[in-house]
Amino acid sequence: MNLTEQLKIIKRGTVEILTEDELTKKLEKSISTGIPLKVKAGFDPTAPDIHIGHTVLIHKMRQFQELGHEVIFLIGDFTAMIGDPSGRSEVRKPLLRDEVVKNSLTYQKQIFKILDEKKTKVVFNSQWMDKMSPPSLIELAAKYTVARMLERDDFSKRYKSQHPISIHEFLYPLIQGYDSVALKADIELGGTDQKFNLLVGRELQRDYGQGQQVVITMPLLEGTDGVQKMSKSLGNYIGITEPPKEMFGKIMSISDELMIRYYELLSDITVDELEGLRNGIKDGSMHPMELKKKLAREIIQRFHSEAEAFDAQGEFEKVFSQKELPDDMPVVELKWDGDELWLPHIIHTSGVSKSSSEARRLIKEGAVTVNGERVTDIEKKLKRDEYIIKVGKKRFVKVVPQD
RNA sequence: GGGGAGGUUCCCGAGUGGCCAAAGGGAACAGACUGUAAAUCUGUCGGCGAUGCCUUCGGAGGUUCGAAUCCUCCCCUCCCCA
Repeated sequence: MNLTEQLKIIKRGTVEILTEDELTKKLEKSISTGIPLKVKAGFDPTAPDIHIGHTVLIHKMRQFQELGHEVIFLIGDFTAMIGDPSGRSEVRKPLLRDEVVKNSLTYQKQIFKILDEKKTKVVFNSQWMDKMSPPSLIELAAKYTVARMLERDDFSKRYKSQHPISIHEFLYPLIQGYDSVALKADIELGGTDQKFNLLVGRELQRDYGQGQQVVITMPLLEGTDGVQKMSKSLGNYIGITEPPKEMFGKIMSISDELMIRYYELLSDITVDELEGLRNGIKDGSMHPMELKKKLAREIIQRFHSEAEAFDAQGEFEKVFSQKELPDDMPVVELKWDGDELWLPHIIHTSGVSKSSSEARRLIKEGAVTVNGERVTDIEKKLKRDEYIIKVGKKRFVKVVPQD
């Protein structure tokens, strides 16, 4: 593919390319020599599941792959034991080695829902870091100063706000940068929060006498709350291995504004089509709800199947639009000690609320329905029988007497 | 080594002897409304069969009728000086 076309695809959705001139030169050289560029992206196997926020980057990798370049999926199993402090306000707990190994296996399995397994090179940075001798590590550490480290936004913020920074955290950018040296990367992809680390890679490559990598940053996807970046630890994520119905629900609960953003970063629609959506919503010719459903289908189809996507939509419409009962409801067997059981107790023990205190509150709030009838009396007792209990809009349970 | 500041409920962050299960914001949950589990508004947001009782404000003791608030020791973090 020619230069202009490649550039157009590569630039789509990026926040920053450092520098575009260098990228152009590297592409020109690649085209003329037929040697693909080495495109590196690193991932921390800190969570066993990838969420759709990570896929922003993985999609970009696939685009490179489709352009014929060599994509290197780097699993930072060594650095994971440090715990990347990027974008966090405190020291992260280091992971144990066997956790890291287990997580990375899950990782590898999941990324190939987007990337072509045959064309993807998977590497672990422990491959070279385990072998690095203490003198070499000191040599590496000598290449950067504390003042320069403190240029990193989160470090300087933590420093100024009197939050702790441990010495070993400084090793993270250095090792990540050294990975680029070890791999002789031409391009490194990362989230905007990674910018500093990516730039360290450039400088280290220079120090070690190599060509410098081009740095491409992608935006961080906001989580379902629409405020903070998507992360498992914040609980605002949509995991790519989640059941279709759950994914559908989560996607439907995002704000209209966030939906556009998701379209921009996660959808395969073109830039022109995206613009069409924006205008459509503005002039009212397109319905936000319908667009959100379409987005949900596209994402679910990617990680599951088209049939399951439609299935999930059907279930959603049934439960929330038509307010009917879902197909599958958890069934809980309850022991009736006497003739009657106290409703808050039933709600709690059947797992629909965290405590009986919460169950009482929910009843008071009018959130509880027994066999379709709203109950607002917290003293309500139920006789030994089968019941369908609904709490709020999305919590259902069928209770059955235990023999 | 010396001096100073601080560790609060999921998160941020008030509170410096009783009115504190602890302000405010965020997240979350619920109700109303709707175009959807959007937006908006309102309410809830430690536990317990419960107008009371129990556990919680870094940890362990102590003072007091009464402590998140005062004292002692310990753990952890930050700043300044050396």
